[in-house]
Amino acid sequence: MHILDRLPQESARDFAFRVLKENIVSLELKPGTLVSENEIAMELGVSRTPVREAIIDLSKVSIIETIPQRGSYVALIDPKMVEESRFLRKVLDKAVIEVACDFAKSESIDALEENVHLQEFYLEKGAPEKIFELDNAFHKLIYTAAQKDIIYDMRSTMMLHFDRVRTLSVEAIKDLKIVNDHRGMLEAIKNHDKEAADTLVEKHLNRYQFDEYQIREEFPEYFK
Amino acid sequence: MHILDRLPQESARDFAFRVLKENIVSLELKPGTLVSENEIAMELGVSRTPVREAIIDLSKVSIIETIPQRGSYVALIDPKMVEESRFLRKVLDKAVIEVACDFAKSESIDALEENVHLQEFYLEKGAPEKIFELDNAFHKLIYTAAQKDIIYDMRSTMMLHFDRVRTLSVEAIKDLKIVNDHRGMLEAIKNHDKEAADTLVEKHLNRYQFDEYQIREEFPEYFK
DNA sequence: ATAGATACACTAGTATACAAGTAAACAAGC
DNA sequence: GCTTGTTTACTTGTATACTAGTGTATCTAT
Repeated sequence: MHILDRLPQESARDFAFRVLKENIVSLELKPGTLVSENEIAMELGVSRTPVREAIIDLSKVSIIETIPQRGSYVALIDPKMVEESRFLRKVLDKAVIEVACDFAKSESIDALEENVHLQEFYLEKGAPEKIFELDNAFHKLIYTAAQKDIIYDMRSTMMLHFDRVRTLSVEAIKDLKIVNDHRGMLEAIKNHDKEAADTLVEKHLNRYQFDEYQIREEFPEYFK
Repeated sequence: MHILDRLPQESARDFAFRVLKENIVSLELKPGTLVSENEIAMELGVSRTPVREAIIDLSKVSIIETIPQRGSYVALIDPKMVEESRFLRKVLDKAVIEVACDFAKSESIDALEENVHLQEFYLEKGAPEKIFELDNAFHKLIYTAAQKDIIYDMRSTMMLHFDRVRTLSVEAIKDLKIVNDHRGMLEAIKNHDKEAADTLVEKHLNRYQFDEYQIREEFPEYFK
């Protein structure tokens, strides 16, 4: 497992959660792997308790599956769950961006503006890592603009199913298109144009249409 | 606090979670109350650990708020959160019932049919308690029919904000109307009529349009 | 009487100890 | 070889011990 640095003032629980999440999405922890509370605790240099609490959180969305008295395992990729997370994202993103179109305040717009500007900057410069970060932040900003922050947290945790498959997907999504989509969404919000926003969200999500059959061929042992 | 009976084979954590949930929704635990891990543990006859884990779960959706080294408090009723939970329910219920309209299998329909039948039976008989239970089960069945079970779990936890206000609402919602709505939804699913289903969900949710201003007048100390 | 220092009683966060169950390895007997 | 019983080494679930921070009440000095 890849151990990250513990952030200042980060609780042991948050730390464990963050590390586990990263490793699951990046497939550093492969589907089916036993996630032993003791082992992880040793690796992270904390006790079992916070690790256990993090694992419980991840079990809530079935990305880790715990069998009492036997062990906790990184869930195999379950197409049903991937679909369920994709569905959640589509439904929520659409509904939330519509709210943002109606009610986004100028501070929110400004924050989005800065974010997209930076995306364009790093696109020019060629820094996909930065764009990835800004991408996540962008969507969070929309939820904040619509005052739907708790819902965003749910969405994030659930998205692990989706993101993990995205990691496996061979076809890289072009940053150019992503950034353009974001610019479009921002403009739609500024223009209070719900229809345009909706269309863009749909199109945006469709870019992540990975070929499940092909991925399954290549990594059959990861699937349920 | 009202202590429920521990179910056979129920883990201490699930037990604590269930008891806390019930007491928060029923307002037995009033908004603002200190929820001491130690105290609850004593009352339930379990140790701090499972109680703590349950509290963490509830903190995830901000129905309990934990201040490090100070205490965990039942959250005051925050109109923003009530709105966020109502929003989540509306958006998800609509999207999910549409899926059910398209893909519900006959076993799911049968289960829904039995449920609604029982609702009608107990309506005749006059057993609002039973109807309340069947109501919850009905909505869960729709999510199951659409294969969106994890999403349903999210919805449930988030609904605590909503349900708590419902408890305060003086105006009783007529069971007759509720049961009729459910019958309507079932028929819509059977007829694959997404538009009808959508309209019904919207109408159904609108029945729970409590007068926030009035409630706030009556229980100002519960509000944020 | 009031301001400030201090002791105390509480909290959550974390670490560790113990209980109970599972599964696999292994040995004994047929 | 095959079954069966037992040991052993793991796991999670729960209980308890310890740490460190917070607010309050109380005592003291002015």
